[in-house]
Order: sequence, then structure tokens, then C-alpha cells
Amino acid sequence: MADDKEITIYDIAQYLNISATTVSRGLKDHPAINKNTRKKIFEAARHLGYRSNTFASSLRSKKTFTIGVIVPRLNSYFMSSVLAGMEDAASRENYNLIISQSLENAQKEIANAHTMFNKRVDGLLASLAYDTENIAHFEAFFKKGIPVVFFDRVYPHNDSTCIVIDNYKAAYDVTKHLIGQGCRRIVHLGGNLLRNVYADRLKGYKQALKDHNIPFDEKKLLVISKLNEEAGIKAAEHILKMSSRPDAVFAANDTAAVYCMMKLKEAGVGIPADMAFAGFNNDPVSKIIEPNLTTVNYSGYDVGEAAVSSLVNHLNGLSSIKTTNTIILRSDLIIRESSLKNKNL
Amino acid sequence: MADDKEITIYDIAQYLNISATTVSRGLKDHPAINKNTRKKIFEAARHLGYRSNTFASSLRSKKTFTIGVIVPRLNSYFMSSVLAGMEDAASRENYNLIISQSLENAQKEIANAHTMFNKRVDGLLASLAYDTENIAHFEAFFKKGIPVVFFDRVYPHNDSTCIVIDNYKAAYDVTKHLIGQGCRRIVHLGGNLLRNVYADRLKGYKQALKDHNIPFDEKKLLVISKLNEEAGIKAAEHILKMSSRPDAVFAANDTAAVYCMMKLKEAGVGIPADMAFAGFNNDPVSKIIEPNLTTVNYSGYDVGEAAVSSLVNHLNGLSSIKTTNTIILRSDLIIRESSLKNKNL
DNA sequence: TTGTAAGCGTTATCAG
DNA sequence: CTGATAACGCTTACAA
Repeated sequence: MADDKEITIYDIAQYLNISATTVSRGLKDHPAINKNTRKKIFEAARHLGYRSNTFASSLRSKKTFTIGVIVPRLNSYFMSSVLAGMEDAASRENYNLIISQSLENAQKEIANAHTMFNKRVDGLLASLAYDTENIAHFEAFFKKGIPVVFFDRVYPHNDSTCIVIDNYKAAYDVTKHLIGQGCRRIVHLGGNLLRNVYADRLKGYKQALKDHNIPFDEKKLLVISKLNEEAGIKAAEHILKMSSRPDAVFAANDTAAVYCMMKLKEAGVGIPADMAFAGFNNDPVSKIIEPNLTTVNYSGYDVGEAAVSSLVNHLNGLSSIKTTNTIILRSDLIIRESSLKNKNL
Repeated sequence: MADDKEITIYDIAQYLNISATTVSRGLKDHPAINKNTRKKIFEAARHLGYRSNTFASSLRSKKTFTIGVIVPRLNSYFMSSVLAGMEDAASRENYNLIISQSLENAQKEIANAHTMFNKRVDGLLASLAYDTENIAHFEAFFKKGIPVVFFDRVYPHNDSTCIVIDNYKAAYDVTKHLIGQGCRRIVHLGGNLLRNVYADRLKGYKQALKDHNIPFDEKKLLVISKLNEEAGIKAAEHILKMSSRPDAVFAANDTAAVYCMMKLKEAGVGIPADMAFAGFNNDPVSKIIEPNLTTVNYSGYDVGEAAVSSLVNHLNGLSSIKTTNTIILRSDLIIRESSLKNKNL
């Protein structure tokens, strides 16, 4: 514990016989500073082993260079890609990330929002928990003019930007594709309709049915769940018990799709011959399961990057949070064998 | 931007006609404070909409309640489980996490370490990049007595704790299991031997061969790579070209194992009949691929939790970083079909 | 281009 | 149990 005393800008100032103000300016490339003194300051700083004190700086400048992130869960492929994109973009802009997870629980999300507020993050990025009903817990941010960007699981709000994909269209396309393969009884495994992603996917599914004159059989063909491993398996059991079996399953995520598929295969259901399958997210498992899973690809990395860029732009005053309300990123239908009844599409 | 002025402890003090000192104490459960005044202070704080200023506090107290985390990549199932465990444990202890990734690049890791140092984290958790050669970039932490805990990809050092599993033993057990299934020519897909995890797994593999009087054919049966999707496919191509084919593959991670397996299956290799397979990590894909992949399970969540607990203990002075040098967590061999040549094990 | 001086909101010290 | 006062290290008017 050789706790040699911390070096401050005053030590540098004294060492060079200049004022602390000049040192402070020199250290952060202030325009009105002599190139030579600037150089000297940096040399002295290195020589003396100076490190800046972000607290003193934040205290004075009221800026923290920290972005808060609230996600439902850290351990999914999609979310970790999002975080990777965020971290990349943030570090390019010299921001740090404080990350917390709500564990899909609205109460914990509220607590996290409070912590972030107290930590005085410069801005907040949030993707909502499974059962969050409203966004009153972000009100404090809006009031203070702290920008909030929602991504993926968003909540439209006048004072914040949303980063999403066109879930409606993506789901429409999936369903249309299945119909094109001759499917007529398509089960939809959906998530909580409070969340835009699941509500929009359901809407897309319904609209595609409608446009092809297929009735929407809510009672039998719609299964709402948490879309995890267990839910996928349960859905399969449900399907196996149905009096007249469906000819396709469209799940709102790949995890549910994959586990449902495994269970059905075990029970001897032929895929795609007896039942076509499609998922959502292009998770790594979708390329591993056999037959490979038809799914919707969209880049978590891009979502994360876009969220940070958008936030940082607001922070730099480059764009008002009021003008940019929604950013829609690209997504693609990836057709794989699990849905190809008709080999020559 | 209704930037109503921030409330400080002075405002509370004035409001209650007491001193700011007392307010400060009241707010943090100082023992020598009247229960009643304490209650009043909390009420006033809520009433006035006070939020503590962590910067002022950190500036004065020299404690930040922030833990820095440096990981190779955020987007792997294992690492996101680790982070989930860390976040849970940290939030229980009122610490926040600042997370950064090295992208498997030593230079970026060095930069990350500097940032963390400048951000004055109370402690650091690190898992090393693929090609990090030494840990000179953590020297500043050691010198200042800032605790550093390495996890998974560690670097033994007197002043820091390591959280690991027994990679040697786990790999030994995998190899022994394959040998028990009758395999004699076992390819090992390994990683950079600079990293303990890969070096130890290789050692375990070699020792198991030795103990069963099987020669170690380094030239033909050892493939070192980055163990990603591409590497798995390349390894398969390599294997297909071999004059005398191996009868098993033991990969140091599941990703490489799975993609290698897929490619070999495509080429008509029967698994496990022609070639048995084993991986490492128990990634979700290992349960999806057919046949299911034999692998080594260990909990990323537990690793993350242990790392934070250990760090926080040091910070609280409950244990010296010198005494606890290494914590070894549990791991298990999970035998699945990919290695069962011999159905009755 | 540089310097002076005040203050950001807390906590440590010393005193009662 | 409570209070006065002085830091903590930096930035920012204002001045020169």
C-alpha cells in the first residue's frame, strides 16, 4: 500500500511555475492555450504521475460522462450484442456505461432507475422488463431534461427517442412466407402484449392472416408466454394435445421456437413436413438446430450503437430529442429449412 | 428542461434549522445521531426532493462505490452469465459496475485499464484478452493498493485473487471419458496457450493420454486457434484431409466443437460412431446440436458472483487480498450423446 | 494567452 | 448528540 500522495493540477502548476487554471486548460485542449505550454503540461503530468479526478470535475462541471443502461437480462445473445455495440460506441465518445438488469421485474426496474438518477448519469438507455406497466419511474429524468432513449422494448414518449425494428412488418413477412408454403393453421407463440415487440409481432401475424383470408383462431392458435426454454416445451406439449394439429408454428423468439421444435421432433413430428417453424432474433441456436430455423435477423450490435449515438447526439446538442422520435433499424427474414415445405420457393 | 435547482444537505439543514453536518450524518445512519432527528431528516429529504451527490461524496471520501470490469467480449453466453452474476452481487452491496471489453486485444485492454484507473474504481475485475502477454498495465492498481481480482482467464499475481475452475482436472476427465469410450486418436482444439484456461485444458488432455499410454501426437492432433465459428469449420476441413482420421475431437469450447461437428456431419462423418465429440462451457448450443454435445459445465453466474464477493470482502477489510490467492469453483462433466460410442457407460 | 478567486456538495476534524 | 470550519480537486467567470 505505497499510497504516495495523489498529484493534482496544483502540483503540476507549481512544478511548472504556472497557474492551475492554465494546467486545467492545457489538459483538455482548450483553444486559447500556447502549444508549447500545453506540451510542457502534458510532459509534467506524465512525469509526476498525474491522474485526473473525475469527481472533482463532475462536481464542478455537472457532467459525468456516464450513461446508464437498464436491460431486462444480461445473459441473452441478443442483449449481449446490444451491450457490445453500446460499449463500442460509448468508448469512442469517451463515455462510460453503468449497466444494470431488471431481471424482467418491474419493481427492480424502478429501483434501477432510481439508482441511475442518483448516480447522475448524463443519459439513460432502457429496454423494458416483461411486466412494466408504465414509465412513471423515468419521469424524474424527463423533468430534469436528462435524455432517455428506449431500445427494442420501448415505450413511446414525447421526450424520448425509440430504437426499434419494424416488428409488425417482420412478423407479417414471416407469416406470409409460411402461408406461401401452404400453411393454414399457424400457431403463434407470443410474449406479453404490454411490450411493443410482442404486440407488434402479433399484429403482423394477424394482418397477414387477414390478407390471405385465413381466420385468426385466438383461442386455439395463440399461446402467450415468457418465451423461455420452459415455455417452448410447454407449447409443444399443448400442440401435441390439440385435436387438429397446426401445420406451422411462428414463435416470437428463437429460444421458444427451438425448444418447442425439439420437443415436437422427439414426439415424431416431422419438420417442416408436418409442421413448419419460424422464430425471431437469429440467435446462434437457430443455425444449429436441425432443420435450421427460419427467423428474423436484426443486429443487436447496431441497436446498441444507434442507441448510444442517438443519446450522445442529444447530449452534444446536435439533435433535439423532440425531433427524432423513432429510429427504425433494418431487419431481414432469413429463410432456412425449418419452413421450406415447398423446396422451390 | 424545467431545471429546478438541486437540493443539497444545506437546504435540508436550513429547512430543519440544524447543521449540514448533522444532516450528512443522519442520512448515512451515523451511530451518534438522535433517532428522532434522523427521522426528520429523512422526511425533509423526501419532501424537498433531495438526491445525494455522489461526486461531492466521492471527492471527499475518496470512495466511489464503483467496480471496474474488463472482459474480452461481452457477447458470449458465458460472459453474459458472468456479468449477470456480478451485477446481482454488486447491486446487493450497493456497488455499481463500469464495464468495458478488450475485444480480445491486448492494446485495448491496456487502454481500458487506464480508463478504469482514472475513473478511480474502488476495485477491478478482469478476464484477460486472447493475446495479453503480461499484466504491467495493472501495476498502477497494485501500487496504489486497489484490489484486482482476475476471473476465468487469470494471471497469478501475489497481490490479487483469481477465480477459476480446475481446468486441468476438467479436461483430464473429458479426455479420460473419451478414452473410456474406446477413442485413441483424439484431436484437441485448443486456444492460445498464453491463457491459463487453454494451457491447463491442454495439460489435462496430455496427462490423461499419458496415464493411458497413448502417445501425444502434437503435430497432427493438436490444433490451436481462436475457437470461434470459423476456427471450428477450419478444423473440420483439416480433419477431413487427414490421412488417418481421428476417432474423437475434444474442443476447448463449445462454439468450436459445434461448428466443427456440423461441418463433419455434412461431410458424412457419423457422430459419435465415427468420431466422438466433446466441448467445454455448456453453452446453450450444446443442448441443441444433434447429437447433444458432451461438455464441461460451470456457472458463469457463480464466477461473477464470487469475483464480486471476493473483491467487496477485500474492500471491507474482511479478508486480505494476500491470503486468499485462488478460489476454485465447481465444474462438472456433462456426458451427452456426442461421445457415447458405448451406450452402456 | 494566462491568472485570480470563488464555489461545486460533501465529509473529516475538532470542539463543544 | 450536535455544530463550525476547512478541505477534497477541479472549472469558470472575470480580469489582465
